[in-house]
Amino acid sequence: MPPNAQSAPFDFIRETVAADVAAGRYGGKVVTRFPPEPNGYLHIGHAKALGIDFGVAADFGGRCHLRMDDTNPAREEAEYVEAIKEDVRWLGWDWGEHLYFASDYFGKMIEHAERLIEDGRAYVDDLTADQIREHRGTLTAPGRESPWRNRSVAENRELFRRMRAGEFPDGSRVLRARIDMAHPNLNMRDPVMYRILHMPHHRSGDAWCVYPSYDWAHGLEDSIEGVTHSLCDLDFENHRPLYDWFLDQLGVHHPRQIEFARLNISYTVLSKRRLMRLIEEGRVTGWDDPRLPTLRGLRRRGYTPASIRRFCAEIGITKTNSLTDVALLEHGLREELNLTAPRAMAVLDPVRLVIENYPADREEELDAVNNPEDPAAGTRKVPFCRELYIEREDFREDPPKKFFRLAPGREVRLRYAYLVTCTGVVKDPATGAVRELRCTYDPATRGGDAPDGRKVKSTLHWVSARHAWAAPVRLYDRLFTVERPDETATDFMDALNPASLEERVAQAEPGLRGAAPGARFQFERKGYFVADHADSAPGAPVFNRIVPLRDTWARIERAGQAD
RNA sequence: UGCCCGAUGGUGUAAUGGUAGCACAACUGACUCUGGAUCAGUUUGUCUAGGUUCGAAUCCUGGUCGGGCAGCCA
Repeated sequence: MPPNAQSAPFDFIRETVAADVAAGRYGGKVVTRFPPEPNGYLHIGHAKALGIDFGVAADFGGRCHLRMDDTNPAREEAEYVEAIKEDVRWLGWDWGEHLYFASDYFGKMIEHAERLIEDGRAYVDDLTADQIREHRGTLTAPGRESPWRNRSVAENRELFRRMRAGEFPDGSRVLRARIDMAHPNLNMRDPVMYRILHMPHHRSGDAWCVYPSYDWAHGLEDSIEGVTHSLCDLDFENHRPLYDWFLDQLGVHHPRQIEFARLNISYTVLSKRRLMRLIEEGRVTGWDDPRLPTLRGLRRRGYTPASIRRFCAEIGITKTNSLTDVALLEHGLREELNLTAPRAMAVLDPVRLVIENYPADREEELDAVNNPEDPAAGTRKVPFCRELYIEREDFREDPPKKFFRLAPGREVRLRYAYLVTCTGVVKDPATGAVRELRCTYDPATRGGDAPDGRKVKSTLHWVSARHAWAAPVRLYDRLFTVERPDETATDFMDALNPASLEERVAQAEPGLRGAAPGARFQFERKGYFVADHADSAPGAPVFNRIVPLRDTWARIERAGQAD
């Protein structure tokens, strides 16, 4: 059952599937598949497809297969197979027993191809790749038939046998379907079914030297597995007539192909080619760089599987090319983490604050709430002493109008601690930079409340200088500075955000030292962070900023309303 | 000058001949020991011209605009 069956309307795919089920087509069964080519890592665009493939199957009580579409040994590697399985599992999808490989069907595909040859619907062509292209015609002009198009069945049968036997070099001949060289859809102009490739395959080894092309293979893969609904992206819309033609010729089980628009997200790129370039040119550290929209990147960044699945459900399914605002992804993540992430205090850009009337040798522990959204999360103790760190940006010597934070003579609250009043600023005589802030505290305000009921306009986070530890943090920002890097006039690499990664050493509260890899926190007033699972060591976590908190002050300042 | 597909606020979508709704974003205000969260509210939309109809985002026709297609990639 759809989780939101009452409120949410069916998308056009579910409507079609529902109609097929109601009509008893395919015996009322629903079988889908997710068919990645194992030649790269999955990204959030695949997460959308995964959500559709597995989601539709689940909604109709059917099943979804995970199928490696490994028909091209030149591009694929076993390494990716495991990575893909891991990423799909991480997202929370379960293919059960149904893990398949297109390469396992090579034998059956050959048998089907031989039938087409016998029926006069396929022929061996001796033309070169260039000649085939030339014969194909253009978008507006019909193609020309190959001189080899009318070979006898016997000759085709024999030539194809010899192709498979390895008697011909790569590229010397292909097997083509015999359809219509004048067809208005170029995909129907005698498409290539098999090419010769003397190359070992990651699974079938040296068993084959001819490999099937996508159009020939894909429908058969679906058919063999009993898939009922073959869901794919818009790129394959023009291929559907061919998908249907092959299956009709063979008279085998014939799934229905339905296309939907692929995902695009602002401020990033999702094409395998472009992701590859970012990695190869060293602009990011690898497939799991936290700035990348790869599933591995998002995982390392700290995104939760639930937030990604939620996002994929929220964006809907249509045939319209669109660009989804990355803010929607971030919003879902914040919504989840606000409820679940324990709070902690860490100062990202520390400046020393000395409380002049607090005894130098005194220390105390104050109670801090772990998660105001979740009482069950309890409280913790945070140490306090005469010398603290606060954020440099939380002090202004000459505060603009709407700046509520610390300034000379102004009183603010230190979260869960005391009200303090700024009494002085110590500056570097040479540069004028603020070196240290001097304050006094009101002992009667322990815990943060004033007995006389007086209010302060601001509450700051802080850490005890004596107890804090130096925590490496990475502040990630969007990888590109423009919404559509793909459409950069010159090269998308020119739109890279030079500040997509800022590494800092924060001063963090002691408890954070024990953060387990993968543990997520809200650093109060700053954002959500995760202990990096690759670079953290026991007792020495490294934090990645997942997403900053909504920052109203920054917006006011940016709008120039501060003065 | 071929074939296929698409067009609803800034963005993503819903409405399946009957009040154009939701989410994000933006903006107001309230509240707040996170300028977070929460709460209340505001702004912004059916590409166009005809037609059918009591009634059209929806159906029909023409146009406009946008996307895709000429791998022995998938």
